Amino acid sequence: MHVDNLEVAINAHLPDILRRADLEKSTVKTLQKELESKLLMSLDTKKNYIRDQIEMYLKHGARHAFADSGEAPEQHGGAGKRGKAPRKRTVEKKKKSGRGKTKEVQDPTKPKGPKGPYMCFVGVRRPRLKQEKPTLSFPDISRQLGLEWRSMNAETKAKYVKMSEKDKTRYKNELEKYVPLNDHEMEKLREKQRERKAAGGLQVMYKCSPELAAFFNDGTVQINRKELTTRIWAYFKEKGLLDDSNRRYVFADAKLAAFLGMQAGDRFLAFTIQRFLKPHLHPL
DNA sequence: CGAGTTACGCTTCTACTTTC
DNA sequence: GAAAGTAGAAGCGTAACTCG
Repeated sequence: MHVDNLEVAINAHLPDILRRADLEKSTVKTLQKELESKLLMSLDTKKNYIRDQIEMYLKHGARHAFADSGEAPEQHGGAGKRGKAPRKRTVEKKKKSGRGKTKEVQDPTKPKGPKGPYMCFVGVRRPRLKQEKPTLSFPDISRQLGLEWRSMNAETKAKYVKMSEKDKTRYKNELEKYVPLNDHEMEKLREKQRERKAAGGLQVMYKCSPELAAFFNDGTVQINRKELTTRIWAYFKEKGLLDDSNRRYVFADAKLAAFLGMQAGDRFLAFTIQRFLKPHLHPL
């Protein structure tokens, strides 16, 4: 892979900048700015490269990121999609916004922030572009919009600057009227969020197939997954179907075999019971 | 105590762009 | 970091129980 002089220059300065930088506060952009002041030139065309280098540095330390061989790291240069450093977030990974952690409830009545000129442009242009070229993916359209924006003359841009000014006023007005929700109301929102979570997949009620209803033989015609699992395991134990040599396995008795589509005496991994039960649960 | 298994609805994140 | 747009991927939550 070819490395141009610019990249060599970046490699020469970036390690030092990174060592001194406060990574809690720095962003790729602030680091790029610092580089630019060192090299006395714009590095806009190299921002992806810089981002990749910073990411390598954070991951593996300076040695890997700035290999002196003059060879660019493999990740850079081309279609590689994985492992990109975040564009605008602080360079140091955020600690608490991990995946799966439920996001803190936001006040839904809080005014949306003011849109800049570019966002106004995107708002107008994106739906049209999508209609013109329905096959373009979301990122494709974003790229195209960036391209159009950069090549737009000041006259056309002025329209969106005006829109942005208007939105600023909108924001100001809304902010003046805005009354933040009190603690009680916020707590109500949090409670709602918890409820939604608790009502997740396993709580959903299903209609039992006739075979499953016959298996229960107690008038049960609706059940959720949680209850079903409990009852099936109770049945395994009640009838002594668990394999004593490995109690993760179960032997089907005639009754089970009949509606699970196996032979009496078949041995199966108890955990996989869900797979056999699936055909017997019908959405309400 | 964690891994291993199953289902699937819900939530969160990612992809990308620029501006303020 | 939030603002717009959205499809699709990934992760969580849960029950059950055993084994290393």
